[in-house]
Amino acid sequence: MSQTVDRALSILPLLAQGPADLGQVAERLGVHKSTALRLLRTLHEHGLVYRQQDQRYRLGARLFALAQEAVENLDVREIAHPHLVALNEQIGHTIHLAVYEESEVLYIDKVESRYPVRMYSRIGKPVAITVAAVAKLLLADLPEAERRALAEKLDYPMYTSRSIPNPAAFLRELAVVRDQGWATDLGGHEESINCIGAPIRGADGRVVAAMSVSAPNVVVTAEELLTLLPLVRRTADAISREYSGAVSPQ
Amino acid sequence: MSQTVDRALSILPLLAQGPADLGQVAERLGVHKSTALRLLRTLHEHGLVYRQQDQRYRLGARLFALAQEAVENLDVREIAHPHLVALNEQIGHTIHLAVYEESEVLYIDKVESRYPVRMYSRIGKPVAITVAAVAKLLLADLPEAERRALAEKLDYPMYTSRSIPNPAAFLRELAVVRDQGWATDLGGHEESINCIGAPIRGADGRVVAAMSVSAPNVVVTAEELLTLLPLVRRTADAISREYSGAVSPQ
DNA sequence: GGTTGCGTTGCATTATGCGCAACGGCCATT
DNA sequence: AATGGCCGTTGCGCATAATGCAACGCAACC
Repeated sequence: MSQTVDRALSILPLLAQGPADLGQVAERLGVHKSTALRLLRTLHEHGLVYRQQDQRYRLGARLFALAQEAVENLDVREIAHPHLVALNEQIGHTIHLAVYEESEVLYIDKVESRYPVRMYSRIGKPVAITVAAVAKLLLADLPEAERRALAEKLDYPMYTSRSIPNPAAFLRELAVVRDQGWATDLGGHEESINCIGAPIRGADGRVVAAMSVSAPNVVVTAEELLTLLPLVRRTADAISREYSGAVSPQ
Repeated sequence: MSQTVDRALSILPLLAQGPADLGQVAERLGVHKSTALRLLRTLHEHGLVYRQQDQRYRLGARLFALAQEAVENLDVREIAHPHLVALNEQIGHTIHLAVYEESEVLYIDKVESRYPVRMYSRIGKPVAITVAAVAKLLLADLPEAERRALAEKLDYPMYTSRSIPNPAAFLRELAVVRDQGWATDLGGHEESINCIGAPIRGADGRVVAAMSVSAPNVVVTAEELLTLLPLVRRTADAISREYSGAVSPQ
């Protein structure tokens, strides 16, 4: 809508691929060098872009600050965190919390066995949206039309032989997940890792986030992991209640 | 330099403090609502801003993607990582890697005891720049003028009784660090945690990054930790050599 | 020492972003 | 159910502010 801003913001993904000099930026934007210079300077003033010694530009530190503060302010995350830690102390496995946003699934919290650190290591990376338990839970709740459209446009990489191969199979899986109210990923992303997940719902019943428990085959079998399902669902429900309560008290 | 872009980018830190509606954004920017709307729409198209159900805006997921890709592309990090992991396997303690950028110190990698995860948990958060070993190493290498200016404008929070209290003490500490070529933080940030760190240098001898080893008192005393110093410095030097080599081969 | 390639600056043109005012939908209030 | 207020949205004319050009300065390289 705003040409100037649009051009400026287009520089960011461009630099995400690696540092570039003024000429390259101008060329890839399709504008004059002086224009690119002005945009880069503005981005620089805001710390989104950094100029290294060789004069080339790359993404700046403020970007991390923003991403950090953004994740800190997600209220689901804040409410869920103590529950996730508590669950982790009981069962010890890795626990993820994820949300859906504009065709992407995003991890926003993680609790590691006996070590309660918030780790954003996967944030931003393309999540295995076609196989991850949390992704299934989040997508299963989308409106019919949006779900179909998204399923069609996704890629279906075969991480393992058990990965979901195509839109039809994916939509079928989503239907199952939607009906049963929980989801699994049994070796669909990495052969030896299984996950079980449950949805977190807002006051209106819509799925606002999803949590999952992951464990390698060598520690617990898929069957053993499934015995934890009631516990996981109870935790998810507890978070849902608290989250709903916060939005419209009582 | 570019008014439109400047205004648009000013929205990001504003939203970092929490979601806001159109009116609030317009007011805090000092522009008409229609102007704010156009800027927000442009930010939205680029995924930097997300519109939640209650119509309020908050920071968007693409921000994480950018931050993630940015950190992936830091070549020091890439080169250092295997060295850090190797060192971790020897000594087991937590290892940090940090860089300096425009008055900020930024963790860009971390290796946790026996668990080699990249954790960006602290990224963006105000690092304890006046006490952290890595910060001392990075600031000690700044040009005299910049170092003094920075020291003056910093805050000196007293995390513990051993925290560095003021610019004069800080500059003295930096001089020591600069001369000896390594740094410590003995309970200056958290009473029970000690760190030792060493600088990583580019081909021109300038400090491009710093690494540190952290361990709680209860595991090893400060004296025992210091016995690891030669090992840490050797690792840092190995990274320096490889990094220099990559920039100007041989 | 000339030449090429890069970033930078000043300037005239006009496209482009601006604020205004009016519209429309939603919720709350009576 | 009707009404008033609030907030997001739209279209438009005006003037600002962003654009591209051309010339400059500075290195590095031949």
